[in-house]
Amino acid sequence: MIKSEPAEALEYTSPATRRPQARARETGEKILAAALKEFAEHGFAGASTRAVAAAAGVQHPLVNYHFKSKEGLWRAVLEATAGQFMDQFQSRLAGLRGVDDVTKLRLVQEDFIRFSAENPHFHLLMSQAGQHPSKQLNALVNEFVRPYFTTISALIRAAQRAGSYVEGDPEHLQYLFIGATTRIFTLAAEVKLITGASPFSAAMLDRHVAACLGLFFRTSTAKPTGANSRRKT
Amino acid sequence: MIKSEPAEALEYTSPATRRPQARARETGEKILAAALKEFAEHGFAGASTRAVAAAAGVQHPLVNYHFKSKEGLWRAVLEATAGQFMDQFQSRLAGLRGVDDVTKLRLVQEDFIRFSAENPHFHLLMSQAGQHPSKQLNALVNEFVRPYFTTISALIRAAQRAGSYVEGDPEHLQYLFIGATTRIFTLAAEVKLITGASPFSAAMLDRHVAACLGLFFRTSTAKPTGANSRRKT
DNA sequence: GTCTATATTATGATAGAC
DNA sequence: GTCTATCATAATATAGAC
Repeated sequence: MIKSEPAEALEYTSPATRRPQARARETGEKILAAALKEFAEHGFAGASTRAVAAAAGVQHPLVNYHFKSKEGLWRAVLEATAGQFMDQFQSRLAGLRGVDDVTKLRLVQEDFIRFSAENPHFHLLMSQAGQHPSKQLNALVNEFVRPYFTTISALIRAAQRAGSYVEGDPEHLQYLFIGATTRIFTLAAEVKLITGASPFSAAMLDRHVAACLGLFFRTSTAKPTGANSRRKT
Repeated sequence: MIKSEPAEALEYTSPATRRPQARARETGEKILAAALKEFAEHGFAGASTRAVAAAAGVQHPLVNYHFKSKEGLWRAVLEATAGQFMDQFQSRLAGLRGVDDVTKLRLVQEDFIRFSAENPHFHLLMSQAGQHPSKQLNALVNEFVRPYFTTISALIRAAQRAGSYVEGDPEHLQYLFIGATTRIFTLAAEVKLITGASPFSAAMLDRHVAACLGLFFRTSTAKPTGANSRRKT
């Protein structure tokens, strides 16, 4: 994250104008990272731009200078978070080119769970955004959620034809999946009290992945429709 | 809700002191109902006591008079919401005395889903409370969550012995169940955009109940351990 | 781009009349 | 118990020097 010695120093094209730009980009990123944390922990209303600035180690007017307003900061955080998820999703998909759909779906769903565990902010932010209608929600849905859902729905349909996935409307099933997989992370404090263990521990996470995938993937009842009902294990 | 003509008028024991008490209780309830809505929609920090008072149709100092502080109001809302759920749960359980455990579990879980649909505030509040450690969370867990989880866990274990329920740790499975069943309600705005249909419509709700129960209940693979592997259908 | 200083508003909470 | 009036604080946002 810290890039204090940029290569521009060698180039010698007016470091007086070049270096500050890098510094500015850096403070923008520091603010964004701090905002991600603050928004996820305290919600949009509960987070103050002053607290964000303090956490980022900068003066508070800088957040409005870089992001126009608190709302602008919120939008930037949402875009960055959703974008980060979509980036890893797309590159993962690209890497799985040629793999059969059932396996692809299984791996992508597992990635989703592990991403959720590593980025607990992710679903807290998405939850806040998805509760009530808003302009930002429309943008978020059109830019990220709908493309993601479309891709996964196609995979689910393929897996259903192969008899390897629970029956039902794919989009509906995705909400069941998302809910089932993320609840222990968004209720982390309660989970800790009830079960005594952190939902983020490695052991718990492996069990969680197995349990979630086990709920939705069925070991091929070999439906009469599909041609290749390949089964794992 | 509106009880403007109480029977005390006949009794004639100083209506000057009796009637005001009823009115006070009524405003307390109006404030509580408004607070439930405001807290669920905007979160603890996002809801203002002034907005609560305005929604309740009373002056703002009255909320602090009746609930001591904003925190006190929050606690009262949590207690009322969790208490309402537990009341219907306990009375339902009492009504099912003598019914076999698998059926009992199935009915109680269905009730949970329908309660969640009818009280969308419920999980939004619980989500907020369960995110971070706090004194209120401890109280909530000890008073409501733990008793509920203990009862359900026992039923799940019985259903598992009968081969009618997915394998796994009962408490862990409950979080999967809660997440799977409630996500479409807490993400109502996003669901509406993605699927085009409200998750609260009667048709959607019935499909949802069937899908959720179908995920967790298995049609008795007749495990060798248990004695009576009774199967439904 | 970054700082100090400040305008403006909203909020939680209370005092005091009725 | 309910109202009006007000205090104290914290927050968003901006102006202006450097």
